Amino acid sequence: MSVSECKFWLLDINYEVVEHEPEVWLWGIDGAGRRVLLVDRGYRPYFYAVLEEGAGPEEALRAVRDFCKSLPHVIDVELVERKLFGRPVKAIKITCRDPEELEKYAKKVAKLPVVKECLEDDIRYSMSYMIDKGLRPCGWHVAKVRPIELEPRPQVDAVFEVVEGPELLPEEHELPDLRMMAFYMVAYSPRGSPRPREHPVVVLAAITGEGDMHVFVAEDEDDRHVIEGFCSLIRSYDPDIIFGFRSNDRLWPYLVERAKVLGLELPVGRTGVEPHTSVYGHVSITGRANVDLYDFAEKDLPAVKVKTLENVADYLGVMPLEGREVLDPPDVKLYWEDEGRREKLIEYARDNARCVMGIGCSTLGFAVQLANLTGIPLDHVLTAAVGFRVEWTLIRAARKRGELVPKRAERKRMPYVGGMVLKPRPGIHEQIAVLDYKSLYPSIMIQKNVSPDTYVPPDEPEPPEGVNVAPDVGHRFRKEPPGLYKEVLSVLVSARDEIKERLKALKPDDPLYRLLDARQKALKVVANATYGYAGWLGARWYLKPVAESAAAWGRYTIRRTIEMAKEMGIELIYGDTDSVFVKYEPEKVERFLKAVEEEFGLKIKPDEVFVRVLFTEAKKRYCGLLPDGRLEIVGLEAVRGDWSGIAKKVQKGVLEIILKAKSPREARSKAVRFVRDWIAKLRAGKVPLKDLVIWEELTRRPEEYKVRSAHVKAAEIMMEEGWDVSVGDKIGYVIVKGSGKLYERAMPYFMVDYDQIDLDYYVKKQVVPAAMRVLKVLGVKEAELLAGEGLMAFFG
DNA sequence: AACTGTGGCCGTGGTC
DNA sequence: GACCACGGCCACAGTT
Repeated sequence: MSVSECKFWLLDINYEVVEHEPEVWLWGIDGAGRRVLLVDRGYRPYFYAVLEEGAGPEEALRAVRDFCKSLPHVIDVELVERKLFGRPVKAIKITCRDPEELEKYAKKVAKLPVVKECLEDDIRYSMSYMIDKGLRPCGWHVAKVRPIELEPRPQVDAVFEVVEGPELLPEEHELPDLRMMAFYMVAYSPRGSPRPREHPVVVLAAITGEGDMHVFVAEDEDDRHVIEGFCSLIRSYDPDIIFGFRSNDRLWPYLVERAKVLGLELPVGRTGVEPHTSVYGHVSITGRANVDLYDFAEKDLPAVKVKTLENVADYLGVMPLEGREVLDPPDVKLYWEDEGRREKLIEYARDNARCVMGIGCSTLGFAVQLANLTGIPLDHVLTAAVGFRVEWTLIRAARKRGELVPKRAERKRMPYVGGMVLKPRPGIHEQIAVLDYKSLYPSIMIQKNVSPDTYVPPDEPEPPEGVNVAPDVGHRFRKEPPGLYKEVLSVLVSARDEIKERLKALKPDDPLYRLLDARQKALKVVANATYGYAGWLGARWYLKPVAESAAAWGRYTIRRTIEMAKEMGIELIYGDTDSVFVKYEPEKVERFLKAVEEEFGLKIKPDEVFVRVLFTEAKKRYCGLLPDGRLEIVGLEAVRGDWSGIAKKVQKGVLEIILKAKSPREARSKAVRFVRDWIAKLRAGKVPLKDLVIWEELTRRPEEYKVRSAHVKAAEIMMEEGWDVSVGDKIGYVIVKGSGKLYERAMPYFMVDYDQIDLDYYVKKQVVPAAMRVLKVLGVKEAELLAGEGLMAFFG
């Protein structure tokens, strides 16, 4: 047997169980760019039985051993020392052959009188494997291997069995040459949403990383060769990564179902299997990474309010919306049925496939780094909720320090007090510096050792090493040893600092810069979510006092910061959680920053200096003018998704006029004129329908709402017309003329003619309120905006 | 993932 | 019966 060394980049992982014997399949790309499959048959799953307090360990071990004789796949039972929430516990580690039996066995063992509970039977086998062996998705590894044959032969250049290792090569970060593919598809239905049982996939466009476009078009309604063609393209091009947009919840399920209806196979995986649903509602394609970019948009692009492919592409600079024709749901039918317009539909699909590839390319770096950091495989990592990204990072650290992984539990919601927000001083202020504490909550959790395993409950005596006591709430955390959260957060924070240092020496167009910047962002995302994780009911390491104390220390810090500013004669305008807005007097502020850092041992940095900033009486809403002329709009209607485009546009214009004007007097009349002009245009029907659409999310099924509202009504109308509407969708509606409640006049925007629209609503309930929010600060009265309106309404 | 905060609209109950 | 005040529902944004 020839044993050789294989260096590979880990793309995907799955496992197979053959006659109760598990094997891990590692799909990778080796140093020479060959696709390889490594089969590891040497790892066995296990779980722990934690002993009851009173139980004698040896006697418990005997009892468990005896019992395990009735479980055919148990291969080892041993007594071990572990920790649970920081306390030493005796546990019995039970190693099995078949990972599929693990949970069943654990349930039985948990019933023994000497056993308190069983843990870690709920950690997926392949995850457990990677963690124990120190492997990381999207990382380079090396293993001693020997070639083997598998039947049927998977679609790779070589198959090996692992003899020794694999071992992570932690310093290697560059990506291998990945083969990428992106696709977009259009299904046709004569009425409403297409259903795979009845309606064909009429256009499917797929593009490769090299830019080769392949388009499959149905012949009339026969889409067999569309699906066959796409499938054989995947098999011949053999992509490592397949990008899609809504591919997890829509495209793949549609294709799978459609193939079934047509009696076709869909062997797109590298083992020739069909796509199959996996954890987190994700679709797995064995041996490849199926990446749904909608998941990325949903979680990591809050700035995009309505997350359509076109909007995301526009936001990321992949393809500007301006000049593009974007199809509304009913347009597919119109375009497909009209021979003259079919070509346009095909072109649209091509453009959208390009969009998907473009978004994929700009996202991949981040996804790769996030996968590598959290240990969640590339095809899952964007799908996994923020809480799970944190949790897998914690699980890795926990296993290393012998800390058992707690089970998820049913818990009752217990709200607690969060950050402190100051009342702003309304008006326009000049030269305002924003001072921000650098990752305040993570820093506090590190500094005070706030962690579920360092918490000292009220009924326990103070430990000899001493405790940190949280202000307001009085929770205590032992000073030593470092808790799980502290350990993880310290690594994340210092890794990020280090990267930021390295970034300074690089140019933004350097590939290394982009790689490190992506990693830096991934580190930030996970570190910042750790506080929220601690207060999440679904967290394995949930502990309300942890979240509550971090928030309490945060409030204390900002409170003291404000006092110090006052003492130093610094004018304070506003503050929120970890930031203060102060009058910018360079020397004073400089001294202040030093004093604050010294006082708390926390870093505070001047974020930006606004030339001018406008506050209303409302908290969390303001607009600042930056030295380079850009506006930073926070919280106001102009940056909200649930206001019409016209209201947002007018408010933005007003802000621009007011903040950039030389004198407020000049600004006032100019802004009023600006608003009145737009109202006139609106009345005259010169504002396009797209700018009148209001988007709101359907957060539950329509019948579950306690009160009627416009977007729910619009959603119901869509459903009556045969359109699929699901929870989480953004519903775009407009208000039409008529009588009755507002919600009774809401219609899906693509089902109305322009002359049905109630323009008066848009003037009085959209444009005027949005403009007034800002203009009120200058003393403008509503009547000034509507003066002459009565006449306009009659004769306009 | 948590909490803080704004603001629109609905629906109820009181007053004129 | 019209109007208004107010509490509750709901969505969203912003901070971590």
